[in-house]
Order: sequence, then C-alpha cells, then structure tokens
Amino acid sequence: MVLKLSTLFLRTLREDPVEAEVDSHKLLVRAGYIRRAAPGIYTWLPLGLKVLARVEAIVREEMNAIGAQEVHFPALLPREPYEQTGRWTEYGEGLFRLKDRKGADYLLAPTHEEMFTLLVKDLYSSYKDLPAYLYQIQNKYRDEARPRAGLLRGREFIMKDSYSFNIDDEGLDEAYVAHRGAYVRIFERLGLEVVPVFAQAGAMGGSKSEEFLHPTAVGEDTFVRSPGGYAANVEAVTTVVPDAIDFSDAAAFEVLDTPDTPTIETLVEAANQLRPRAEGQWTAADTLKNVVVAVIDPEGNRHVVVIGIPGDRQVDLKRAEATIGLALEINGEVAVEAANAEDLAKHPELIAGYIGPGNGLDQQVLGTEASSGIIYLVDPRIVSGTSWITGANEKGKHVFGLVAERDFSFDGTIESVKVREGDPAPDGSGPLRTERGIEMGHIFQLGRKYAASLDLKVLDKNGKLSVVTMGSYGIGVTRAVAALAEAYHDDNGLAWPKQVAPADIHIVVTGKGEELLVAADNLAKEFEAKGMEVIFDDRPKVSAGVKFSDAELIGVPTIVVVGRGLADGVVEVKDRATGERRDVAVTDVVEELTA
RNA sequence: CGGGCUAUGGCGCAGCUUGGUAGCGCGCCUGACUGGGGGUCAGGAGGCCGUGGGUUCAAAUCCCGCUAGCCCGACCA
Repeated sequence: MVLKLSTLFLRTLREDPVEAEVDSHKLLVRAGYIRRAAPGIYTWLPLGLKVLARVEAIVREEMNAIGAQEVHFPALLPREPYEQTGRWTEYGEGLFRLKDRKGADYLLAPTHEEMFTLLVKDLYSSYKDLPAYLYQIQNKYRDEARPRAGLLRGREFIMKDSYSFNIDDEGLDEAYVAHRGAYVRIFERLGLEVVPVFAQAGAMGGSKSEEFLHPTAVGEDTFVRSPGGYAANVEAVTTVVPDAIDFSDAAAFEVLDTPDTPTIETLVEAANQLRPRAEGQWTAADTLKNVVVAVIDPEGNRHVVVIGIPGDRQVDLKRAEATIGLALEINGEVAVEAANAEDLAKHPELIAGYIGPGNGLDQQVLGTEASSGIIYLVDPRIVSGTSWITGANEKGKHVFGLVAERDFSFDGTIESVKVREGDPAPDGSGPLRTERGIEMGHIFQLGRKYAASLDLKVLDKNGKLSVVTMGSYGIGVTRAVAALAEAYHDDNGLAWPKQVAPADIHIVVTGKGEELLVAADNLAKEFEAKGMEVIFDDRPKVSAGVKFSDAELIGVPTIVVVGRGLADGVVEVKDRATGERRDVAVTDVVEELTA
C-alpha cells in the first residue's frame, strides 16, 4: 500500500503539545499518530492505527501459536456478573458506570474475568472440553484518578487479555508456562526489552504471578534486580534472614535514662554518650524501632499492630499490606496506614518515642500473649540472639542489650521494610539495584476465585462436579505502542523498529522536475508490488527541509530520497535509526531493499 | 483526595501589575520568488479572551463564585 502524504490525513506539529511531559507522548502527537480526545482518552489517526495493527498482529500470532482462540466481548456490560464477584463495589471509583433508559446499571469493562468465566460456563460442562485458552484484544476502561504520560496510563486503553481454564493445578501450570513463553516471544519480536519480575499475588489467592516490566526512566513501577539475574517487584522481595546468634554469654540488658530521645537520631546520639563502645559508634542499625500501624480489614475495622524493624530502616506500607493479612488471619484485601491519634489513644501503654517489646520475657508488653495484647510482628532480620537498643515503654527511658528470644518474643515476622539499594538478593545473586519500569504484561494463576463465585463447574472423570481453575494473562497493547515510541526515538523524532513501523519505506521527492516525481512514483509502485508498505511524500511546493524533517519525525526505518542524484541514476537511502546514508542506483534500489 | 499552575484564533504564547475596544510566532488561503535541511516577500481568512455574577462611563485586564485542563503526590487487578 502507498500512502501519499499529499492526501494522507496527517498534520505534523512543529511544537510540542503543552500537555505532554514524556517524549513518547510528545512525539506521537507531533508526528500525527494520536490526538487527545479527553483526559487519558486518545483518537488514533491513520499512522497510529498502522502501528497499532502491527503490534496487534504480533500478539495474535503468538497467542494463536499456543492454541489460544480469539473472541470479542462487548466493552459495555451489565452489572450482574460484576455483582456476583463483588467487583461492582470493590472496584470503587475506578469503574465507569452508566445506566440505560430503564435505569438498569451498566459498566464499561475494566477487565473481563467475569465474562470469560461465564462464557465457558455457558458452553462447556465436561473436563473433556478442557483445557481452553481464550483471548481478546479489546478496549478497557478505568477511571484513573490521574491519567498521565499519554498512552502510558490512559482511561481507555487496549489490552490483550487471555484466560486459561483447566480442570486441575497441573493443567494450570502448563497453561501458565505456555503463556509465559508466548509473552517472552511477543516482547522479543516487538523489540521491547522486558524483565519478568516476581509479583506479589496478594490476597487474590493466586499462587504464581509475574509482571513483565520494561525498564525505563518514565516507568511508574519500581522493581529491583541483581547482577545474577534476580528481578522482583519491591512488594515481592524477601529478606535474606541472618543466622541466629548464640546468646549464652551475652550481657544482661539494662534500662537507662535517655531523656528527650523520641527519635532514632537523638537516641543514637544519647547511646554514644551514655555507653560508648569499643567496636565503633552505635548507629541506627543497632536500634529496634517499633512502628504502630493500623490494618483495615475488608469490613472496615481497624486493627492496631506494632511492627519492629531495625532503626535504620523504614516501613513500606505497600509491602506490609501484601502479607499482613495472612499474619492477622484476615481474608481479603486489607489496607495498612500509619496509626492515627485515635488508635494510639486506645492503647495508653504505647508511649510515642519509647515503645519497646518490654523489659524481659516476664514483663513483655507487646504481643498477643503480653500485657497489651497488641499484635507484635518483626522484620525477619530480628533473629534469635540479636541484641537491640529499644524503648522501655516509659517516657525518657530506653533499654540496652535487649536480646531477641531471650528477653522478648514476637507473634511473627513480616516483610514490611522498604527495600534498599544494596540489599542482598534472596537467591544469593548479588546486591539489589532499584530501577523504574512500565508494566507491559502480567500473568498470574487466578486459581478458583472467579470460577467459584460464578459457579463454573464441569464434570470430572468420576462424574463429579469440579470447580475449574483459571489463569489470567494481560498485555497492554496501546501501552506497548507508547513504550516502543519511548524506547525508539531521538531528538528528531520517532525511529520505529521495522516490525512495528507504520510503513517499510518512506520516499521523499525533492526538486521540482516532473521526471523526479515520475521516478519516485514508479519506485513507490515497485515497492508496493513487492508487498511493502510505502509512505510517499509527493507534496508539491513543500521544501526539502520540511520533507526531511517530517520523514524523521514520522520515523519509518528506511528513507529513500529521489532528488538531485537522479540525473546520475542514483537515489539516496537513509537509515532512520543510524543516520547512515548512501547512494544506490535507481535500478537496484527496490531489489536491494526488499532482499 | 491533598498541593501547585493554567485557561486569549487550529497549535504555542504575549497582553493583565497601572482598565480605554486584542497582538506575536507557527499553521491555513492567494500570488511571486526559491528549490537538498522547517526559505523570502506581498496580500488575506480566522477570536462572545473557559463560564456565571459584581465593580466601572468602560473589563481579556480589578473582585467573588463555578467549571475544565495540566503537573507533583496519594491511589492504580
């Protein structure tokens, strides 16, 4: 196909759109690929649609290759299925809701688990029908509190979502592996570097979950990786637990007056004055900080919990949120926030700045079995035999040399500490580094949550009804277009990898002779006959400079210039990405570029 | 939801402090020149200055309310 710029629906902009912050957004708008229709909602123009179609084609091919079958659901859905799984309310403000003329509730689908589950339930009823892998490429709607960065986080976006249905866990594992393989191939073919990271499946119940993150400075997710290849979402990092220390000849603890030391900083200073030690100054890492948090269960009840962590560390509420539900034996999603004044007022035994587990096992304050009855969880680094400076539960007093398991106990450990650059990877593969990334895909084993709540059961070998187990797998297709634009551009514009470019060849004709136009037009037709997509800049009365700039902005991988060289029988071939240019005989150029 | 900023032709902006009937660049139209890096000249079209109210002889400009958008943060299967 030949797209003539004289008639193509396109207007390139010389200036960056004022609302755009990130390069991909600026360039996609400037080069005429997309237009903003509303916050986080974009119109696709002809060039943008070409790229989108090519990305989708790659996704389809790889999904079909693992035996997945494409279907297409409506984006406009009735309330009932989402009511059954509880998501009509759980989704909260993020859901676009609307009513029909009769006043019945509808929604614009934020994701389609319910509909896929019901579709399989509708048509299948035997284990012999399984496994089934179904997918669609479709619009999703989420009323994001703050859409940003153009296509990277929109309110309407295109997602490839697929779901696997199996009778047993082994089948689910196979489905997961198959999808994982397809994802690796999809991103490789797109030319998008991705790092599969372990993700926290959370209270959703799914056992296995990985996110495919594309490392980039404009990414919204933070993840960590090690030189040895470990990669994980910060929520999912596990701490390397030190060995227990023998405390048989450790000195007894002592309670000291430490007036006006409500912070770790002031405490460390006081410690170095009161009890200077030979092996170097006390540091924050020698103190045990006890942070009071409130855990809010799905019913909205607040549970006060104290978390003990090394004083040089900070609590990461999101990390705590991921697992604290298990520790408290609460089912469902919980929220964790810093305790407020009201929470503290209910527990007068908690003296701000001087909270500690208690002075001795027989005088333990924190813990379900102790005097306060408050659940006490600690960081996994607080192992048996470690010795701490910590609060003595009395204003102006701290206890020194309090030894874990000898002088205090706790109800359990929790991963709640902010992961730091340089922390060791859990698999021993070296120090962790934090990086930013964009989530390009997410695969996870859903298990039986949706199948159970929507009653998707099939007869098994023994003729008994059995709940189907599911996997859910998503790729952000429009986000992939943005990520590609972000990864492949320079100061002059976009520079697409050839498999996703809106065209294969961009022909520019410069000069005003009729013979130039004829020659260029013939070349365009020859390329087209070879099955190539061609953009042909045939605009009359447009200066060469404008045409070159537009070609670079649009970013087709190969630019062919038909101009002054034609008299000598040559055209210029430019590589958009490298900037390399060379003359090629007109008679050879089609052959050479289609080889 | 908290904080900051903005709203003036299609786009990017100035004008507002000190009220007097709207201007610049890009883009668009016509013509001439130019013709390998966003070229030059001449002529043109296009604006209830976000919205509602107030002050005033007079409001883009001053005052009050509202709305929308952008950025940072919170949030984001």
